[in-house]
Amino acid sequence: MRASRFLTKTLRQDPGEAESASHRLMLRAGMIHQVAAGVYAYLPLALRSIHKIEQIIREEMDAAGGQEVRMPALHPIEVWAETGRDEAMGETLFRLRDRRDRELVLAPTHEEVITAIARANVESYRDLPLLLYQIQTKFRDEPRPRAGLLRGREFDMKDAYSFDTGAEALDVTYQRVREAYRNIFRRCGLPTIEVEADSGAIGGKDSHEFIVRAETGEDTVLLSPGGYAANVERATSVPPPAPEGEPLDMELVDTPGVTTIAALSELLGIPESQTLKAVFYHADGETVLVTIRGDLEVNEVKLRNHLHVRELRLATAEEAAAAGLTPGSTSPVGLAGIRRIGDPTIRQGSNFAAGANRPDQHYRNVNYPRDFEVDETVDVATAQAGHEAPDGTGTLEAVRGIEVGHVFKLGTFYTRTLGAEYTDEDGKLNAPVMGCYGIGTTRVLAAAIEQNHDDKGVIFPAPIAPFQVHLIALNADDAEVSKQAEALYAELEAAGHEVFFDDRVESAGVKFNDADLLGFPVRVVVSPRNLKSGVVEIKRRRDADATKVAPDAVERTVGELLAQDAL
RNA sequence: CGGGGUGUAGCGCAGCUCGGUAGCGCGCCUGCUUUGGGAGCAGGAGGUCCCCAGUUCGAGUCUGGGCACCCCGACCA
Repeated sequence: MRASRFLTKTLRQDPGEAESASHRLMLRAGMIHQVAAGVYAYLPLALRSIHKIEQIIREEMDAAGGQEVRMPALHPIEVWAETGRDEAMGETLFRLRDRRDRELVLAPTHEEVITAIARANVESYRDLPLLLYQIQTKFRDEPRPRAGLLRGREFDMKDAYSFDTGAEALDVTYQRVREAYRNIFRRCGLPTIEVEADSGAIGGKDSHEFIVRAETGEDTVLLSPGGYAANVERATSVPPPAPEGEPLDMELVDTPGVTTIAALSELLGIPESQTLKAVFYHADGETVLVTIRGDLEVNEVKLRNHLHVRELRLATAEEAAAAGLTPGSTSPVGLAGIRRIGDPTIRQGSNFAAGANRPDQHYRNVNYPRDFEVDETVDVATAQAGHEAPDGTGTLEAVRGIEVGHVFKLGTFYTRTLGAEYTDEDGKLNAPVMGCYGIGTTRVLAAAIEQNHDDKGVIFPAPIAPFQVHLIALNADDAEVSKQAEALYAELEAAGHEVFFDDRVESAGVKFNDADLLGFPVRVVVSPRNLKSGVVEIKRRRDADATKVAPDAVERTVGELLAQDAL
C-alpha cells in the first residue's frame, strides 16, 4: 500500500477529546473516526488490525471444534421478554419501533437467539456437544462510554456458546475454550492474566476473565505470589488481624457529630479495625443490614450473589429510618425485625466500637455474639492489596487491567426457560448445559495499544499490526531513491510481507514521526545518503538503533526481524 | 443518574469579565527554495462562533431553555 494513496491523515497534536493512550493514538494515527459517544468508524488501519484479530480467533475457535454462525442484530422484544432479560438489561438495551409500531431491540448479546437455534437443531445427545460462535457488532447503551474503543456502545465481539449433556461434559468444553483463549491471546502478542471472576446471579460455578495489564484498565485484579488470581468482585482474602483482648463491659459513649468510621476511630483513639461498620441496603424492596469490620468495605457483588436479588443499592435515609435505623450511628446492637447479615470479620477482633442507633452516640466494647446477633454470616468483604492471600502464599497485590475475554458456565437457565431439550441415552428429555465465552475484538485492539506504546506512538505486536513493514523513501522525488524503494516495495510484497510504502514527498522528520506513530514492527529507510554507501537502513519499532544492509539483503533481514518480533 | 468540564475553520486553541469589521498555531492549495527527526519565504482557500428564544440600534460575547461531547463514581467484552 502506498502512503500517497492511503486514506487517513495523522494528526500532529493530540485531540482534545482523548485521555487514554489508545484513544489518543488511534485518533492521531487516523485509525478511527468518532460518530457519536461510544460509536466509531473503523478506518483502514484499524480494520486491518481487527481482521487479523478475528482471523486468529476464527482459527483457534475452529480448532476447538467451534462453528461460526451469524445472528441478527435486530430482535423483536419478545425474544428478550421470554427470559425476562428485557427487564434485567433495563436501560442498557437499545430499543426502537418499526413502522407497525412493533418494539425491537438492538442485540447486546445473543444467548436467547442461540438457544432458539439449539432448540430447533438439537434433538439427541448425539447432537452434543455443540459449540457455536459469532463475531459481530453488539449494542449496549452503556451508562458511560469511555476511552474510545475500550468501552463503546457499538462494539465488536466474538461470542461463543456451548451446549453439553451435563456438568462433566461442559467442563471439558470449558477447558477446551480456555485453552483456545490462551492460544488466541498468545498469538495476538498480548500477555494476559487469567483470573477467577464472578459468574453472576444466574451463573454456574466457574468463570474466568482474561485481563490485559494496563493502568487505564477499569478492572482491578488481585494476585498472590503463589499464583492465586481473581478480580476484585470475586477475590477472597484474610484481612489483617484486629486487636484482641478480654471482653469488657459494653458502654455508651457520646460522639457528637461523628458519622463516619474514620471520625469514630479518631475520636476514640482506636484503629478502624476495632470498629464495626453497619451498612444498610435496599434489596428488592427489603432493607438489609450488613455488619462488617470498620476497616473493610462491603463487596456488593458478593452480597448480591448471596441475596439472589435483582435490585441492590444503598438504602436511602428515609428507607433506613423506616426500618428503625439511624444513619451515622447505625448498629446491629439491639436491632431486630430486619434481615441481618454479618461478615466473618465481626468475630476477628474484640471490644469493637459500633453505632448505637441514636444520633451522636456509639457503643464501646461491643462483642459478637455477646452483644448482637446476625441472621447469617457470609463473606461479603472486599479483598484488598496487602491482605493475606487465600492460598496462604503471601500478601495480595492489586493490579489494574482491561478485561478482553470472559468465559463462564451458564448452566441451564436459557435452555430450560426457552425449552431447548435433547433426548438422552435413556430416552429422557434433558436441558443442555450451556457455557458462554466472549472476546471483545475491538477492545482487544485498544488494549493492545494501551499495553504497547511509547511517547512517540503505537508499538504494534506484529501479528495484529496493520502492516508488517514501513518502507520509507526519503527524498522520494530523487530518481535513485525512487528506483531503489520501488524495487524493494515490489520485492517485499512479492515475498508476502504487508508493506506500507511511504512514497510521499515529505520531509524526513514527517515520515519518521509518522512511522513511529503508526508503529508497524519493522521500518526500512531508503535515502540518498545511504544509497551512496550502497546500503539500506532497517530498524524494529521497538529498538533504538538501526542496522544497515545491502539492498539484496533487505528481504531476508526483514524476515529475520519479524521472526524475532513474533517471540 | 449524581459531580466536574467543554462546544469558535479539518485539528489544537484565544477572543466572552468590559456587546461594535472573527483571530492565532498546525493542516490544506499555488509558486520558488530546502531535504536524515514534524523546513523557509511569498501568495491563497476555508466559519450556520452547537441549536432555539430573548435583551439590544447591534450578540461569539449578556439572559433563559435545549442539545452534544469529554472526564470522575454505580454496569460489562
